[in-house]
Amino acid sequence: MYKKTRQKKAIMDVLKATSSHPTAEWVYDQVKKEIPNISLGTVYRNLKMMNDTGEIKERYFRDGIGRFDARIDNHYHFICELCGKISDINEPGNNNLNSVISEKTGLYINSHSIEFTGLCTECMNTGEM
Amino acid sequence: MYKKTRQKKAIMDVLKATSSHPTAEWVYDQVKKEIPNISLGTVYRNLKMMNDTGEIKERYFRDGIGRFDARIDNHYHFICELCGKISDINEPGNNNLNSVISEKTGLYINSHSIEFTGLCTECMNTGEM
DNA sequence: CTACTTGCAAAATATTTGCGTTATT
DNA sequence: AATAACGCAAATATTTTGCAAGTAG
Repeated sequence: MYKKTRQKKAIMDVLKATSSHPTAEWVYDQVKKEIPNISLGTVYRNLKMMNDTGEIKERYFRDGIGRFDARIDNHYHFICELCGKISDINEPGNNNLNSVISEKTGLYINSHSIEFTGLCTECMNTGEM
Repeated sequence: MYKKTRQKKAIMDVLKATSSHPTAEWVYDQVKKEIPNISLGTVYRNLKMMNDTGEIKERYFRDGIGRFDARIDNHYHFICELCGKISDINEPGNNNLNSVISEKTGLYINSHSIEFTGLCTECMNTGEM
């Protein structure tokens, strides 16, 4: 049986309060504001544990650093190629795609994820072109 | 100006001969068969360089390890959740998706990539369920 | 009390880099 | 001959883990 701890709760709270897909290091910095003596190892340990239980989801984007997401429902992502910001796309996924590709390839497919790339609104307005 | 070397050619040849999306370590092991004293640093340096020039493409999948692909055209991927094998999906991409999501979100989108997850043919036939 | 979790520090992985030497142009 | 690239080893960066002490159930 696994136990509820102040550390785990604080980590979950930080994660739930953001949609920025943060790294373990970032979560660590935030949680330190509430529990100054928490260790980075504890943050990693809890994030991994929560990922294993399915409470959160670890994802890797183009920099290869583990990023953690409190949103565990299937959803698509957008990555700005200028500033690197990762955002959620709040549009329903196309489940039909699984069967279409499954039929064409013969593979058994049960999910898919999509990463869109381009320029976010801020970078589009800032950078003149 | 940058130079052609035996090492770079050997690395490219290894990469072109596979569609397994190998890690730097795997490429290193293969290239060693031809150039036994090549160093891992050289392999990393060349892979990074070739990625920067666009000759190859580095991608990250669910394990967060850099994987290299000689196929640089846009294509979708499939990952078997049992054996972890990564394969290319040889079906044309849906470019329409970019405009659809762009319109709905207001983001400037110029590409997307899709990762399908499920069971590959081998794992489906092997594992009884 | 029991045993899961913590903090700390060391270890393990993956990748990058400085430097003196080698090889391509 | 000039200089990009190499091999080697050390340095970084990210993540995992062993262990003694702390804390939740």
